[in-house]
Amino acid sequence: MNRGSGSGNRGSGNSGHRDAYGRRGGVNLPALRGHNEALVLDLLRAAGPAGLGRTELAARTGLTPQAVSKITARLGADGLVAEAGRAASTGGKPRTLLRLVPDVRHAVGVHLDRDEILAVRVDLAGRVVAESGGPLDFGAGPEAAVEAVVRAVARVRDPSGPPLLGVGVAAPGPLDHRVGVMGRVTGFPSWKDFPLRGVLEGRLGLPVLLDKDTNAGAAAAAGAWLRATWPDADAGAGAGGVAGVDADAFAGSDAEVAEVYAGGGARTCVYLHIGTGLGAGLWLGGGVYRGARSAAGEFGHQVLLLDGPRCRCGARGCVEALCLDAVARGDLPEAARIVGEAAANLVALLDVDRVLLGGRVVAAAPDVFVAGVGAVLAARALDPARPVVALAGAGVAQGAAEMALTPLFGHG
Amino acid sequence: MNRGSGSGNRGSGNSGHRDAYGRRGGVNLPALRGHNEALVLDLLRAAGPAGLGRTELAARTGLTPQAVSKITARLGADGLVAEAGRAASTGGKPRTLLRLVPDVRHAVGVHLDRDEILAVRVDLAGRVVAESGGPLDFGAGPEAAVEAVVRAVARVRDPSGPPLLGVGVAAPGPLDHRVGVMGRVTGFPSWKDFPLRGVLEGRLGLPVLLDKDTNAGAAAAAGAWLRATWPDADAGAGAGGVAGVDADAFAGSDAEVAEVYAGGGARTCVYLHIGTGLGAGLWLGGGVYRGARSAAGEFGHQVLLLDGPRCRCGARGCVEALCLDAVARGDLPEAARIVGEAAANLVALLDVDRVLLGGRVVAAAPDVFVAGVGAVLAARALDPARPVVALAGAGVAQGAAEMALTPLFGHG
DNA sequence: CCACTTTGGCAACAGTGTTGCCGAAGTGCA
DNA sequence: TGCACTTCGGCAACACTGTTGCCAAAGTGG
Repeated sequence: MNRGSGSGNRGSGNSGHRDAYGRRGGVNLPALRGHNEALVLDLLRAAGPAGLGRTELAARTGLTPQAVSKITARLGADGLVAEAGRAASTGGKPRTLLRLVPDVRHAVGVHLDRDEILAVRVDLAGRVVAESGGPLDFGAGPEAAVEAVVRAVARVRDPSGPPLLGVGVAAPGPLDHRVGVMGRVTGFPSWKDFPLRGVLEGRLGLPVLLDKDTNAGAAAAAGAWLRATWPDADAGAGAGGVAGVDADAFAGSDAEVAEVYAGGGARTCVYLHIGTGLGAGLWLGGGVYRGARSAAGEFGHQVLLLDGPRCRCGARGCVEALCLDAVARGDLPEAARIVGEAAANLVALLDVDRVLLGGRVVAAAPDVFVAGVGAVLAARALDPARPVVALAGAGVAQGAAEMALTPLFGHG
Repeated sequence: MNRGSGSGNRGSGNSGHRDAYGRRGGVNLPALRGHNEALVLDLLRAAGPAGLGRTELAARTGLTPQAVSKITARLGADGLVAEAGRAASTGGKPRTLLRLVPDVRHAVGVHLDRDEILAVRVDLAGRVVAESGGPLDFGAGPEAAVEAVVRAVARVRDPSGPPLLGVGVAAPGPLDHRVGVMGRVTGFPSWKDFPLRGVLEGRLGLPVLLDKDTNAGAAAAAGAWLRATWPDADAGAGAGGVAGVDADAFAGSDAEVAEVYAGGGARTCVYLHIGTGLGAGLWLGGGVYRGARSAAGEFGHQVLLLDGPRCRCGARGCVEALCLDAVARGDLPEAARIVGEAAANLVALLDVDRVLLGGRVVAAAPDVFVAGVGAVLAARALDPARPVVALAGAGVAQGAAEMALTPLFGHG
């Protein structure tokens, strides 16, 4: 069972899941095994340090108890799973609790923004173990950025630490997630067609995943409940602490979560980015939804005011035009209300659980946006308790790391 | 291999797919086998009567040629697959083409509308083989409707025909697809909590699937390419012909379809229903997207005119209010333009390939709506060639039947 | 006519989850 | 304290999956 070298059996080969384009692949025995292992790991991760009994795992996965025993034995041999005491008896032999061991593998997430770069290293629970940021001139072109990424990854990397599963890189779109090639980023023509993923894989010697920053934000949003179930990593993460997604914001609904929750990807989340433009990342049905051409999430040019002022995209009354205009006027509450109405549209259309806000404009006045968007959502939602709005801080890099964990936990 | 009795091995048990709530189940050997068989059947269905070689099936599924041989041998023994001649040689032994035999299983779809009922029987290619419609008073309550469904199914059923896989029932929402129970249908309080699926299963002795009419419409939209690859069923389908989804509308883009297409569920489709209200059915990533609480597709109350006229839902400027107001004024082009703008929002957000229009209001002036919506989409789309707008005729019942074929072809 | 390519089946195989069985470890009642 | 009962969980045999290695069949092209 030599699987300690970082890139093990898991995740290689087709997994039987749908890919982002709706196509599905055939499944063979190794893929089946990987799928079921990922399922068990995902449930254990969601259960937190308290762990879960084999019987419960069997009930939740639909596998037989014997199969779960075999699977957990394999995972135990790999060091990924350990015993965590015994649960109270329910009339017979008490079940042995199993828990995920978060420290045996790590992953790195990099947020490549227009003027800064942030890299984080996370453990299997998604907790930030190390981080390092710095300025970046995105316009200086791909080669300089590659160097910056390599340096940033080197700073958070720990040669004596656990093996790294991979590196997730979140960059401004558009880009092609399948092949890892950048698209025509507005204002940065030198990036067009740059094969960022391939180049980085060559430089880093690790599997690299490239996706839009908004999608990484959505992944971070989806992982927020997860991080609420694990206590903070005690390892220091640099000065000032980590301004990640606020886990406490979700801690209140634990009971409800436990009822519905069946792994890290069970909920529907949306990440809304407000910066130089508006974008959305969609986490639907347990994974990032990218659409057939990686073009999903076009949020900024949703028309919200029929025949309104003309937007730079040519249409009239786009959210982006309305919102940024309000921002320019200094009327942040109005900007928040506008985004809120558009968000409420999206929530109604897709039956969304959680909305996360991020981006420069939001960061400048977080309370105004959280309150403003939340008010509109509460007014228009059928169930006033849903959806919860919260703030995404350094979440994008965390989400990128989360995506790098995909081979182990299966969704994405 | 006794599997001729209609409800065979396939489809029972968990399949390893994500369910509508993003949860995934464990996979065992029978499920794996069912998955791969469904995959092969789906590809063969998409290939049409021309068929596909084993080598090509292997390449597309990612399975080994030997596995494909075993699988197709099983399917052949069941009568689901037959040989269809030989392809031209590519330098060696010419490949034997295999094709789906559409007539060995049928399925029934029922559209339960507010004042009429339509039942269709389809073959495995989704072609309507028989249909029967009639008036219905939805307000007369569930019991009367059950009788109407039973009668309608009896009329399209053929005791001497191939076994029926199941019955799909499309009804006005809201309803809970998982348990098959009706919700609070506006204006029809007697339907609340009626377990329509269970009652019908008892009466019909067949597996029954209950879903919203809009979702069935989306399934019909997704199946439109499919039907374009199969010639019309020669069996007569009653007087006047069948006003199904217009397959020809999609026939033009066959080359593109062949390139991207990998089975019946590979595309992203949206069905927009304009009747007493506005609703949407979403076909995303190879299956109907229902959201965590079966509430996805709330299209009518997308706000399109910020601070516009108040809607009956309490919000201001909803598409539904604007559109139905324009209809009431007799200004159908304006109604179409309004729907078009909302549809364009949706297309941009979800990277949609095809939009289908249906419902009473559309049926009254189909050309106006297809042209009006199409114009807005063309103006706002990045690629003017996409998406295609077309009309859904009797498509909802066809879509319901399509959903009943799910156990065999895997997606949904 | 022959070398080569491609197709596709047969047999042996590795590895999955399942079944049947049994011991271990608790609870709860007499 | 003792005993029946419940529940947990591992061992061994099993059924069945797709895979590998091998080879015959059926074409092409010089």
